[in-house]
Amino acid sequence: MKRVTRLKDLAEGLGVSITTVSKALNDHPDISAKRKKEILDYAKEVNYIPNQVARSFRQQRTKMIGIVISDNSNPFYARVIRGIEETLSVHGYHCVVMNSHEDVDKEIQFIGELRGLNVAGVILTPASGNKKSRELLKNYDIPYVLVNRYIERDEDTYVVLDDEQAAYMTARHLCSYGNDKIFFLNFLPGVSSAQNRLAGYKRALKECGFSYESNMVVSGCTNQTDGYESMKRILEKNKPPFCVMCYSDYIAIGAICAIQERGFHLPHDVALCGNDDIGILSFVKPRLTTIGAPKLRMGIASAELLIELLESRQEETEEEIKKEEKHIVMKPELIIRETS
Amino acid sequence: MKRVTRLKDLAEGLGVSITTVSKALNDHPDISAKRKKEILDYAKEVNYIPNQVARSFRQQRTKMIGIVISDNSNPFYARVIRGIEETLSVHGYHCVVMNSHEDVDKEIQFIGELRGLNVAGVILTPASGNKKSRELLKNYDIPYVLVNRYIERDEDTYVVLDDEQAAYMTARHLCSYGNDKIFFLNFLPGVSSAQNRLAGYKRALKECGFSYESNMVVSGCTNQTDGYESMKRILEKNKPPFCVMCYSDYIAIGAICAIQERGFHLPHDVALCGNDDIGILSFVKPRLTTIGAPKLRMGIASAELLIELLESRQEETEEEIKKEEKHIVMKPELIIRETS
DNA sequence: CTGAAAGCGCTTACAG
DNA sequence: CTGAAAGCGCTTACAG
Repeated sequence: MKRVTRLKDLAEGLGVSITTVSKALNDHPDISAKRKKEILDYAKEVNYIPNQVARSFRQQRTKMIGIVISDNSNPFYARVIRGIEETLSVHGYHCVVMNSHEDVDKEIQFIGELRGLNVAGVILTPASGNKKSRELLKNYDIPYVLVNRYIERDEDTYVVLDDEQAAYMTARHLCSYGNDKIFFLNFLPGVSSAQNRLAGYKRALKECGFSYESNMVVSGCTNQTDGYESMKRILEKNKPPFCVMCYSDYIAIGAICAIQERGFHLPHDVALCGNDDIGILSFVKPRLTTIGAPKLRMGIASAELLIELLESRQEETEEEIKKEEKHIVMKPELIIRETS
Repeated sequence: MKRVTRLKDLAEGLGVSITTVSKALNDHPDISAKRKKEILDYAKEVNYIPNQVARSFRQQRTKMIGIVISDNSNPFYARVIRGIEETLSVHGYHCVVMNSHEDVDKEIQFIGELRGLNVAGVILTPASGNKKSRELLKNYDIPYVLVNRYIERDEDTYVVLDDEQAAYMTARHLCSYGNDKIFFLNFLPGVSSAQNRLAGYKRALKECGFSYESNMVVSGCTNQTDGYESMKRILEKNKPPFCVMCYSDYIAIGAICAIQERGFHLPHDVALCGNDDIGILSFVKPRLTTIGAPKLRMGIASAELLIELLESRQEETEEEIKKEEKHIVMKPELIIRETS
C-alpha cells in the first residue's frame, strides 16, 4: 500500500516549510506569488489531495451536513435530497443521509451520531411529533434547518409548503363539484403539515357553506396501501358521487385503485386530488389532479438557508449571534388534470 | 458555546488517566471490570460522545462510505440507496451520497473528494463508459463495489441484475404474441446493463426464429420523455400490432403515453414491457408488465459485499491480501400484468 | 514574506 | 492492570 502524499512531503520535495505550503494551498495572502505558484504547480503535479480529516480535526469543524429524513426512497424526499445535495456540493459540503422511518428513537440516535461526526449542520424532517431532536440540536449547538415540517412555528428555522393554503385550494376546487361530501385522507396527526392541511380543509368547507364532520377525515394514512384500504372502507358506507382529497399522490394512487375496482369513474363518480405532483404520475392515466410542491426548490432552499446560518456563525463573535429564525413557506400550485 | 466533553474531562473527573478511559470505552480487555463500569457509568451520565473526527484521524480510517450514483431521486437508485443506508447503518458506517448525473468529470471529481475524506470504501454506479473512476479507486487503494453496472466483467467486484436474462425473458414473452416486430427502447450504449440486455434480446429473437434488425433498437433512452418521443417516431413509421420492450419503467410510461395518444390499445395493438418494477406503478392503470429487479436487495448486497471487503482487509497483512473479485448477479423476475 | 512550534482529541505501543 | 508519551496531518498565532 503506497503512502499518501502529505503536506510534509510537498515541503520536503520543494525545500520549504510546511507552513508555507499550507499557506499556498489555502490561498493565504501572506505569501509571495512566485512561491505560491511553485507550490501549487508541484501539488498538482504529484496529485496532492489534502487530508480533510486532519483538516477538520484541527479546525474543529467539518464540511459535513447530516440529512435526517424518514425515507430517501420516498419520491418526495428523494427530490428534496437531490436539491440539497446539489446545492451543498457546489459549496463544498457533503451529505450524510440517514433514514429515520418516522422512528423517534432512531432519529435521536442519528442526531447523536451526527454530533460525534462533528457535522457543520443538519437538515431534518422530524419524525411525527418529535420535539427531542430539535432540543438536542440546540443543546449540541448544531445549526439546523427543518424541512417539510416544523415543530415550533415561530421558533424554528424551516422550509415548508404552505400546507394550509394547499389544502384550502384543493378543497375549494372540490367544493365546486357541489357534492356534499369531501373526504380527506390525511397523514399522521402529529405532524405540522397534516395539522395545517386540516386547517385549510376546514377553512374551505366553511367558506363554501359545507359543514365539517370529523368522520370524513381519515388520519394516519402514509402510503398507497393505506389509501387503498381507507378508500375501500369509505366506499362500503358511502355512495358516490363524492369527493376525496389525499395528503399525498401515494395515497391518491391507492385510493384510485379502490375506486376503479368498484367500477366507479373519475372524476364523474368520485372527484379526487392528490398532493406533491410526483413526476412519473403526470404520464399515467387517469392523469392525477394534484398540488405541485416545489420539492427540488425546497431542498435547495433548505441547503441555502443552512449555509447562510453557517456563514453568519463564522463571522459573528459569540456575543452577537443573532438568533434570527427564518421561515420559508413555499407557494403550492393546483394542477388540474383528469381526476377532478 | 459550551465546551464539548472530551476524554480528558472524563479522566480528570474520575481521577484516572486518559489511556484508561479510552480503554474502558473501547472495550479493551486490559482493564479491571470495576474501573470499566465506573468509567462507562460516568461517561453515560455526562452524555459523553466520542469525537469521531479525532478518532478517524488517529486511526487513519473512517467509517464513512461514499455512494456515487447518477441521481438519488431516480426511483431505482432511491431504493438501492435505501438498502445500502440501512445495511451500513447497522454496521456503524455512514453514507455520503453524491449525484454524478452520468457526468464523467463530476464523477472523477467526487472520487477525489472521497479520497480527501478518507472514506473506508465506495459504492459506485460508474457513469456511462467511465473506466477512469475505477482506475482512480484502485490507485487510491479504496475498496469499492460497483452496483447495477460493471466496467470489467471479470475484474470488478459488483452487484448487478442478470440483464441478459432479464431481456431474454422479456423478449421471449413478447415473441409469444407472434407479431414480427419487437422494438427495443434501450439505454445508453456504453453501459454494461444496456449491452447485456441487447444480447439477451438478440438471443431471444434468434431462438424464436425472428431476425434481428438494428433499426428496431433505439439507443440512448434515459427518461419518460425519451420513451415518449421514441415511441412517437416509431408509430409514425410502423403500424401496430407490434411489441415494445423498454429498458426501464420510466421509458415504458413515456411510451405508453405516446401509444394511447394515438388511440392504440395495450396489449391488443401494442404489447409492451418495462423493467425495474417501480413500486408506485403496480397501482396504476394499465398495470405495467415489467421485470422485477430486487433494488433493495441489490443495495443491501452491495453494502454487505463492501463491508466484507473492509473487514478482510483489516485482518490480512499486506502480503496476503487476496484479490478476490466477487460478482453477485441477481435473478430477474418477469411480472406479467396488463400491458402484455 | 517565511518558518518553528503548538495543539486539535483521540489510540496505541510500551514501561512499570 | 494502569498510565506517560508519541503521533496521526493539518492550521494558526507568533517570532523573525
